[in-house]
Amino acid sequence: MAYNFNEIEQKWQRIWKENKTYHVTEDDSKEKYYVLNMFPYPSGAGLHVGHPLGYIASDIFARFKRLNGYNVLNPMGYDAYGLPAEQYAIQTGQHPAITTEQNINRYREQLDKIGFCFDWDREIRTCDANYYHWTQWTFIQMFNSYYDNDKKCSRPISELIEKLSNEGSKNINAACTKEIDVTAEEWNSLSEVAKQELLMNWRIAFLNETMVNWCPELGTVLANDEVVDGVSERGGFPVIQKKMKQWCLRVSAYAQRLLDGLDRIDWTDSLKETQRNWIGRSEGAEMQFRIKDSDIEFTIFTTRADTIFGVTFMVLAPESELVARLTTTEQKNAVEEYLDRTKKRTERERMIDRNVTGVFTGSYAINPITGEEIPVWVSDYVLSGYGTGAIMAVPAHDSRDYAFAKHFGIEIRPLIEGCDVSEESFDAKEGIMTNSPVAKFADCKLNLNGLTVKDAIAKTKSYISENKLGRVKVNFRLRDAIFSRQRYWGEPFPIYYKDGVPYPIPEECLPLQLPEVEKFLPTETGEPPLGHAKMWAWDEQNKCIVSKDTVDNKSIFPLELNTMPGFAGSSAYYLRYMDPKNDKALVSTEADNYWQNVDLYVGGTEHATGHLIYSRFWNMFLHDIGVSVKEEPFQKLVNQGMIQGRSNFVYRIKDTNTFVSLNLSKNYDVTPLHVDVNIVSNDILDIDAFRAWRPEYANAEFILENDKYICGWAVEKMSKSMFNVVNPDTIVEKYGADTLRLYEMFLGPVEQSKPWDTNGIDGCHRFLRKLWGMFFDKNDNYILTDEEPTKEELKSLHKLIKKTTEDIPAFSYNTTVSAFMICLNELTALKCNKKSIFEQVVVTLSPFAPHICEELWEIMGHNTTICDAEWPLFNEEYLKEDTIKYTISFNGKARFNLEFAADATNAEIESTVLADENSQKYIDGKPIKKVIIVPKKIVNVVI
RNA sequence: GCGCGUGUGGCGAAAUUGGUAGACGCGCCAGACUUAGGAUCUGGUGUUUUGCGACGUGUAGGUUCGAGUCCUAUCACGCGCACCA
Repeated sequence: MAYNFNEIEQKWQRIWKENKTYHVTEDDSKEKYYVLNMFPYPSGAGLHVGHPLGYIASDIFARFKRLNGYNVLNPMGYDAYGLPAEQYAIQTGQHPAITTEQNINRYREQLDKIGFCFDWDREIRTCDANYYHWTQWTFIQMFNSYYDNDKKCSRPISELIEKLSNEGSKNINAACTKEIDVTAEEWNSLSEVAKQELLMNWRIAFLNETMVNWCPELGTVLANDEVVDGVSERGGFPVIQKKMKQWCLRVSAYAQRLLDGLDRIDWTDSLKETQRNWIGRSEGAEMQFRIKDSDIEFTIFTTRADTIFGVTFMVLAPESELVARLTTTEQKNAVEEYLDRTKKRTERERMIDRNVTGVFTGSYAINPITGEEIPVWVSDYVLSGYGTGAIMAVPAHDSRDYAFAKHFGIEIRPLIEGCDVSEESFDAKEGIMTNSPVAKFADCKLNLNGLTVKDAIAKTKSYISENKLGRVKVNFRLRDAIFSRQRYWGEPFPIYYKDGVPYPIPEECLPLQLPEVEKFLPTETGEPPLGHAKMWAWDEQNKCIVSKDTVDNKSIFPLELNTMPGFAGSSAYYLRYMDPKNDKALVSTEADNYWQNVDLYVGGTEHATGHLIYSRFWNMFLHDIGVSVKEEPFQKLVNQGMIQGRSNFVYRIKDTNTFVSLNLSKNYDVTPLHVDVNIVSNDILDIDAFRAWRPEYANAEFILENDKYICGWAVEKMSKSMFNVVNPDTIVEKYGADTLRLYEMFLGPVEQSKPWDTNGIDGCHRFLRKLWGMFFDKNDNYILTDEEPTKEELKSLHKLIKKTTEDIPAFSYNTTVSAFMICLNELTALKCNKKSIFEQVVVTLSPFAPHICEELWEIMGHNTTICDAEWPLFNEEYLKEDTIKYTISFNGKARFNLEFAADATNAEIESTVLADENSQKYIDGKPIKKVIIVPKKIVNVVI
């Protein structure tokens, strides 16, 4: 009987679907295990072979855990809101909901063919109103919360309001946009509008006028992680800086917790490091500098408080409001001209052009320690968004300050003994302090001379806090997330505006459904696309959506026109899978308590500073308000590598229609041309298919080697234009899903990026065919017997069980596949036909190749699915050797082998080796210094 | 510039705490069965040497009885952050 994979795979996929084999429910009698893949954005191009890599890896893990008795949640869904569908809608008028639906159906069809054990009853789509109900709900909770720095968690804004009205802001230690000082009397006398405006300063979800990354081509703002090298991540359009009023999420309040949490989760070091980088914690000090002949004081941030004696100038960011106040009349023109010039430069231009620019304000600051007068400059190398937007410049020990000082001829004063600053600054935080202070300030109270840099920093910090010159401060690079998008295809904000002040719509009125619009473009007045929606106003009294035309009625107000960004829907979807149909809560307490958090999360590393930060923040917030039981959403994370394309080339002799095979091509003047990889097999071109591929090749001539046309190849990104896209469907059709699954795992470590290369796929397919063949004789008769297996057969089996049991949890799938091949080779050599052996082989193989294993399981007479089998335990007894071969080496060289009984003692081995004739030859009368016996491996005689 | 990671046959890759480097697969070579084979099966396959052997994990050192693995330096490639004070 031939291995008819197409028939077998369709049969079992149908049975799994009909019987809901992979449907899970909460079950207290079993331990839970939650496996999750980053859900895909359903693009129009469909899946290519790279996409399923992570899904297969986690599917294997899910099946393995299930066989080990766990109740496994392995859901799948779609990140359905996104720019491509909307761009397509703008071009074609096709509603994004329709395109998205079509793409999802295509994805589903492709996914189904690979045989995943997803529980499709739990499918979610971020664009479903039942789903975004809870995205909107969470947003309202964020709007109604503030971050208490003392309790280190989010609290209801009502608590803050109570404090403000009772004691004012003096005892409030909360994350805020800027420090606000208000007494209880002042607060209580404020109007409702003024109070609401002030509260924005503390809310977790808040409106703020900020500099944003504006992408004119896309007509929307983008988050920092959506901008790469100054252009948009999607589309590659230029991005400029623009000031706009936007919804923001106070992610920065959670910076320390996001950092600390990394120590408690099982992610790769490199990914944690990337996040630490992005969060960018730096410990330092804030210091106040007074301006000479003025009562103006300003604050700078530095991590090098020890270099205070080397400050020879100060720099303000061009955007700093201090610039105007510090500019003297003489310098006014020069400064304004400079500000004009920098404003015109985009972020990208500033990044490319790093020429030193700057202008003197005319003011002098006073060094708080020495009293020295220091000129204050303006330069765009200082960023307004980090620290205080002002720095003390120490050219001797900071390369940027150094470049500035050299350019403008400012003094460079070295502070480290023996450092040479004639060519470049000495940035390292090491060495012994000198010139701190220089002789002319020798009578000042602080003296750092002779201290190490580390001690000097500590001493300066305590000096400035004791003398109230500043304070110790921790700064983060992590910024608040900008949460508004001027787009149609996203979650609407559940917000309406009364007197220009935003209010959330009542929770019982959620979801606020995305309205229909005539056009997906901005309106003539520059409003976002939702400005076109007619039914888009809120009736406060009747609690319902009404037409915009009725806004002048006293209880009817305009609704927010922005929509939420892509990461809104993907930030808590793992919670929703636990209880996807719940219409009373995001997730029920029971489901949340049972499933807790994701045990294993699999996805690409490209989300390191986007989704994986946002969802950790989002989950921490939900944890604070009692919705999510765990603080960290993803306990273990595995990054699957990217699968690159492997392009093939043909070589056309210039000005002809003749193509020459790879190894002969160097003899001709040729042009390499991409050729569709689907008409190339093992780098051999299918000539007929090539002639049929394009009309201009119909009459192509070929110069062959060994009667074959060999193509060249290169590793490139998988894309349509390189003709190297391999569709999983074509592989499934040709080899079957089981072969595809096995081969993707066999290709190399899951975490590693690698080119897709079908050259080895036959090996995996051959393995499955061989396994199938073991069950039948030449006449297709089933030949397995119930006889007792031999010792060798059991040994081979248990080696396999041991290897798979240990390697699957370690994600070492490529070696696991090898282990199956080794085991099968051994069983073939032993001519094994024992049912009890193959039963267990098939169970261990079933996570990798579920369809064939189900079929063989059935053929062996089982009437339950193999998913309900039990993972076999290995027995060390079978693995024990009677005798062990030792390699005898002399000074680590010249070896031969001796066999000993497995239970021989070291003393026995030693005496036997020393008495051995062969050994005598090597020892040759030389004195023996020692004999080293490595258990089960080696005896090394040191002479 | 700073941080992280990776370098092993013709190719994808294995290698427990330092313990016979190259498992397994591809490819290649030879043989068997075949009218035929891009089918199947068997054997071989790091380099060098007729052979014994010698040499081999980017390069150069070091520690060790013994190093792909540990240490130092260096080169190459990949990734992340990047006027973050």
